Amino acid sequence: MAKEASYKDKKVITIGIVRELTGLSERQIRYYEERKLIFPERTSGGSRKYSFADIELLMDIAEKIEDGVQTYEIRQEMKKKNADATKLRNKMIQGQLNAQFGTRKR
Amino acid sequence: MAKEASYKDKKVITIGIVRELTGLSERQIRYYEERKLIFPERTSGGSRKYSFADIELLMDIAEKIEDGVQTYEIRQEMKKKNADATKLRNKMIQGQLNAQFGTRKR
DNA sequence: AATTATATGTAAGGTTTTCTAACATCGTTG
DNA sequence: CAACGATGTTAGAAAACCTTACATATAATT
Repeated sequence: MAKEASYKDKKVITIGIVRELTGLSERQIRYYEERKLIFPERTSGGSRKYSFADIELLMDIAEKIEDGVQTYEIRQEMKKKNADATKLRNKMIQGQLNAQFGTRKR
Repeated sequence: MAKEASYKDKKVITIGIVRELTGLSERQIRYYEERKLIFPERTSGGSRKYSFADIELLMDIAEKIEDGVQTYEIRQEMKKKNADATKLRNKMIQGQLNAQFGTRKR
């Protein structure tokens, strides 16, 4: 169910490094979080921690923003993509179950 | 010649996170640097930045230290391993050149 | 057109994180 | 025992990060 936590997904990068890597301002990075596009973890002291995957996502977001897409729309796209992925995953699991037990959809 | 900079080798992790991930104290992490076992990069302000590869290396180091190996010996092992890898790499390059141009060792 | 929302900058003040240097301790090795 | 090795601790300073608030310039909505 949960994907294996690889280097790519481990949240270990602080916001200053993310700024350097993406070229975005800290203001922008925090704002995209406020708009629910990105979800850093926190240290015990409250500092944000990002993954490489987050950084890639941020760069995608920045590109869309430059193209005039609003954060709200980006959020909708992301929701849809997530929903689709979930649906596909469930379909695949269902397929596995069918193969194993020969259950039938009704 | 230079290996492709993957997630694993990018120096993006600050010392506090390294402490959490390795269980080592910051004192230990800095000391191993002083003993030339590890080579973090620095931010413009002077903070250390480590890679996932560094973290793995630190854990190997810690294990050896626990086994009673001294930092000096670990350093020698590392040097040797590096030298061997370089030698092998050169040998492979030489082989490529021979295959291409039919040069002969003399 | 006026109002509201979006996206970003900037400033202030506070907290967390990191830095270096120094001194202390304790075990090992010569 | 003296020197070295490994680590802890402390202190003070600097860097990095936090939230909140206010400002501004477009863009969307009414």
